[in-house]
Amino acid sequence: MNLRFSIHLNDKLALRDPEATELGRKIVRQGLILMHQLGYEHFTFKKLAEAIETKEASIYRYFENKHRLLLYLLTWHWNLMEYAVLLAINNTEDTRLKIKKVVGLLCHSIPEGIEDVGLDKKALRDLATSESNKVYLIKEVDEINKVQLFKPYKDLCHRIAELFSAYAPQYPYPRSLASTVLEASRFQPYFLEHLPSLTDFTQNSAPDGLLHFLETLVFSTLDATIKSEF
Amino acid sequence: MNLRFSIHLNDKLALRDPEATELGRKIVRQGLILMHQLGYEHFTFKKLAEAIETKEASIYRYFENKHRLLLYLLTWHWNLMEYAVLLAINNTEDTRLKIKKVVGLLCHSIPEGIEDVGLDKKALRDLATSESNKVYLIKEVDEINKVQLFKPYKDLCHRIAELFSAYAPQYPYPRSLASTVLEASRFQPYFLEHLPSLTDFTQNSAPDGLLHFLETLVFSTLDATIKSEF
DNA sequence: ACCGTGCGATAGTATTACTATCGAACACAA
DNA sequence: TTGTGTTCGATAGTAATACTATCGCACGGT
Repeated sequence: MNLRFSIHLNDKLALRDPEATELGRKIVRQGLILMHQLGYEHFTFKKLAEAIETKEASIYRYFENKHRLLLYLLTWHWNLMEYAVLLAINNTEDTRLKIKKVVGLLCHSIPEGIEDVGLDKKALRDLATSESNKVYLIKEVDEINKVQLFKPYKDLCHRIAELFSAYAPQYPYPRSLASTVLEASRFQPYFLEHLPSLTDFTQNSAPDGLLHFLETLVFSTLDATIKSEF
Repeated sequence: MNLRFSIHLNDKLALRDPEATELGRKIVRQGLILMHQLGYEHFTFKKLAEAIETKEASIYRYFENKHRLLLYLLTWHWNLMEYAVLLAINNTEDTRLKIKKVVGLLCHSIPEGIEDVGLDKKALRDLATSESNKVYLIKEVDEINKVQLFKPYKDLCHRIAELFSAYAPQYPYPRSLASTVLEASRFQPYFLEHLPSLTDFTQNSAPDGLLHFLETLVFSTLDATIKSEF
């Protein structure tokens, strides 16, 4: 990933580049807000069109359907996260500290000043929390994967897995641990808000509780591997 | 949970008891097969009606909508899992062994002869793998939770969390660990099949690889707590 | 003055997700 | 046997969703 990651979006994401026009930018920015407000299921292009005072058909010129818009928004989120991860670990020597910083990024909101893409970062994170599974838990997953549309998510996962491998080279499941931690960092806050008995946190203790939970999980697992020599 | 758990389904799940009539049983049994085949999004009551040679309106007499049918099916799955968990730990003394057995249950398919409910257990598990998030990752989550419809899932999670607490009383996040392991036991096989680079398994190594991954995760975390006295 | 692009405007279609009503068939009870 | 209730088939209809297609104007650049 390079510094201007914004220009390397997969061209299958959108029918035309939404960042190139005023309407395109409105679709993406307001689409994020509205999809988060209504939830993916209740979100429609018609409602978005009314919100930004345009027509449904105009939105379809940019995105094939709402699933692609969601994927577009999540791609931004994953790219931003990977960028934040790279920034955090580039000026750090100690691998253990790198991992700590990355887990911190997963638990807290994206630090300000990372790169202003004009998207509401909190909304982006919230959207990822509640809707991101819906981009791949569908029958079309293999087709979409074939044209590389999940690459940003995988890249993020691989970056984290690399750190785990660097810290504990003998550990045999770095990628599974990375994807598990990534998923847990979204699920646990969602559970806390809606199904709190599935967690041990309280509204006050989170996100520090979550941070501690994930750090303990990761380091216990990796350290055990180091000690036992597997 | 008692032995005849089948009779204690929440009455808000269905408009009338589908086990009481021939049509109701067909809706549930064929609904499971068809929803798994088509995926939740492409599944409709109209298609199910054609498959079982009845009318759409007749299905609506049993379930408000397809979301409730999914919830009904998953409730069976969770109840079955909890029952299997209870069976597995009741004739075991050692807490560590209990946990091992339960993790085994999460990774492998439900043992035969547990109780024939007439539902295809493999299909039920596959449905849970790919669709179960969709029952709670929606705007209506709080309403549904209010009428206790997620209780079976929570109960299962709590059973597992209790074991963790029994094994490592000082560990502060037994429920979060349980929900994380529960989710991971579904996500990892799904990733293996569709987005394999998010895992470290191969089609051959799974599900033993998954079992080892989760066991290591759980015991490393709990054992670390015991040693460090937190 | 010409040309392409973006977009508004309108229209139309198939499918989805329901809701309502009616009447035949049957089951059981008086 | 007659009444009563329940199930289910059959039909109809509605509002919303998820698109697709076409036309023509306004604009910015060449």
